[in-house]
Amino acid sequence: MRKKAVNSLERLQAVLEVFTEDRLEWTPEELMEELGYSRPTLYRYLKILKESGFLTSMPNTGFTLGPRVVEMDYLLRKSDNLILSGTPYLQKLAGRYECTALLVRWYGEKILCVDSISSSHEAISSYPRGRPMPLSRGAIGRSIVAFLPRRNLVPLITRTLDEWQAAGAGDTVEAVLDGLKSVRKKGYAVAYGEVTPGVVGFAAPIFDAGQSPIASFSVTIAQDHVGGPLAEKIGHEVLLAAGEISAALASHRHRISSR
Amino acid sequence: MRKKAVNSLERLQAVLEVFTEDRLEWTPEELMEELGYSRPTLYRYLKILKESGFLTSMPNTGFTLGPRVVEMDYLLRKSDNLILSGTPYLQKLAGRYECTALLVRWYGEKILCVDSISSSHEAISSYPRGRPMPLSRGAIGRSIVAFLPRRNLVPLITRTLDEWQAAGAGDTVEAVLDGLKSVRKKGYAVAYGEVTPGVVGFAAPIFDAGQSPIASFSVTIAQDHVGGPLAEKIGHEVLLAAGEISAALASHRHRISSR
DNA sequence: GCCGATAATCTCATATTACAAGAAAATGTG
DNA sequence: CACATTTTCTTGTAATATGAGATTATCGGC
Repeated sequence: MRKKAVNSLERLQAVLEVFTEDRLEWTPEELMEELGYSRPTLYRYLKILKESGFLTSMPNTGFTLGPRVVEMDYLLRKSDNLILSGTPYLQKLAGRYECTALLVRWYGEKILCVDSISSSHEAISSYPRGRPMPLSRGAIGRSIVAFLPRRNLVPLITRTLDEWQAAGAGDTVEAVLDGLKSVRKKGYAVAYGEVTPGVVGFAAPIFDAGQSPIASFSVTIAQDHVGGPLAEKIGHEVLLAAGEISAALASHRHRISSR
Repeated sequence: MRKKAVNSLERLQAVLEVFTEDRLEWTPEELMEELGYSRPTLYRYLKILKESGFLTSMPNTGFTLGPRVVEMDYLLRKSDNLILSGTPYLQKLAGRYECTALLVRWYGEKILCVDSISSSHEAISSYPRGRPMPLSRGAIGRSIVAFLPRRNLVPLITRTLDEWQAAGAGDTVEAVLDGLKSVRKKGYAVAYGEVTPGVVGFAAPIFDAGQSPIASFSVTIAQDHVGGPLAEKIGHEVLLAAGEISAALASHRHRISSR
């Protein structure tokens, strides 16, 4: 049984939060056990969530996430300025190289791909849209973390040190911070075969109006496609694209605040 | 200001429900006005929704839907048996004809595309994934409605009669019901240029274990591609696919109930 | 089509917690 | 650095969410 939620909004979220990749389907009985709600309470929640489409169930079946999620995802794709501003650059890079280009958001202590375009054949990405990944894995996370202000960065690394150690980014907080210096210097991060063997990742940070990193623009490409000076060229293009997306986000901000 | 929600779960939904295609971005001030909550209450809600990722905001920007939506959509695609069972048939039909094949769920009084595959070039569908459509538009809605038991069907048509009238499906409830007879007879619905001019839609119902229609399998194809007997052939294939998907759903039910 | 079993909902008294108003803090701006 | 705006924190009060048990609906078997 999990941490008790203190208000009903958190209780609602608690219900939705048990639907994870490890457990996509739940029966009422199982939910009662897991969440610790009484029978009438749980059914009240399920009824509301089902009526609003967040959950569905079929006869003799457990509950799963429902169509409201699909609808909200459609609305998000139409409203998220990161996606709206970034998609043209995904197309551009995917058109120029045989690669997968991604837009990845910083989200809690994780990162999350919110859009990607692939021009590669064997493009069964290990990082599909919507699947959270740890910050410490690969170029994408580093490209964001490296540009956090020190007062946020140090606590974050300290909190998640074991993760960074496991990823081979250094054994102490200082060592991890040291490894991020070169990223800050170049403006983008590179990773050779860190997430997927034989695949190189390039990633540059996208900033919000207040200059804090909120996302990353990334290109992943087969290692044998990027011999010699091409690596630097791609890195530079990724950096440029990320910069232009940041600028686009800032300009949207002005459209809003001046209305 | 909208109808007052009676409990806090409904109030949560009320906040999310104002994010529609017509209005994808809201400021706190606007939300207070629209929802009628006091300032502290609204901010409490926004804080919770933001922390959990349902909403995002950037400095000097209104709120929009957030990354949690993307994550949940990923989980849904992995858990929805309709999608899991139906996707192979989408691929099959899209491979055989130059068309768009869709899986559409019945959802409230609307229908909602939850998956589609297109093999057509000019495939800028007017019916993308996640965008709700009225039940009365086109073959898809009819293919579902036609197979509802009469005790559910009549109230539904009565409730939404104006919609059916606007769609030209008949002026009275009886006339609409009459129009659905042929669908029931053939097992699938056909629409010539109803949603998009020059495009024919074929749609057959998908049933849950209790034999009530819950979704539709559909193929849309350019009108000049389906001369002569081909129309009937496609209709039959759509019907067949829908039947097999229904069977797949039923078999999943048994896997669950016997564990 | 009826019956037994399981699943979902209802009633009601109690206590928790959500609420608004005003004040305080934090944040961003010139 | 000080001002203006936005966001969060207090507090007493009123509302409503909760659980136990009873009741009703639904499903599967015969």
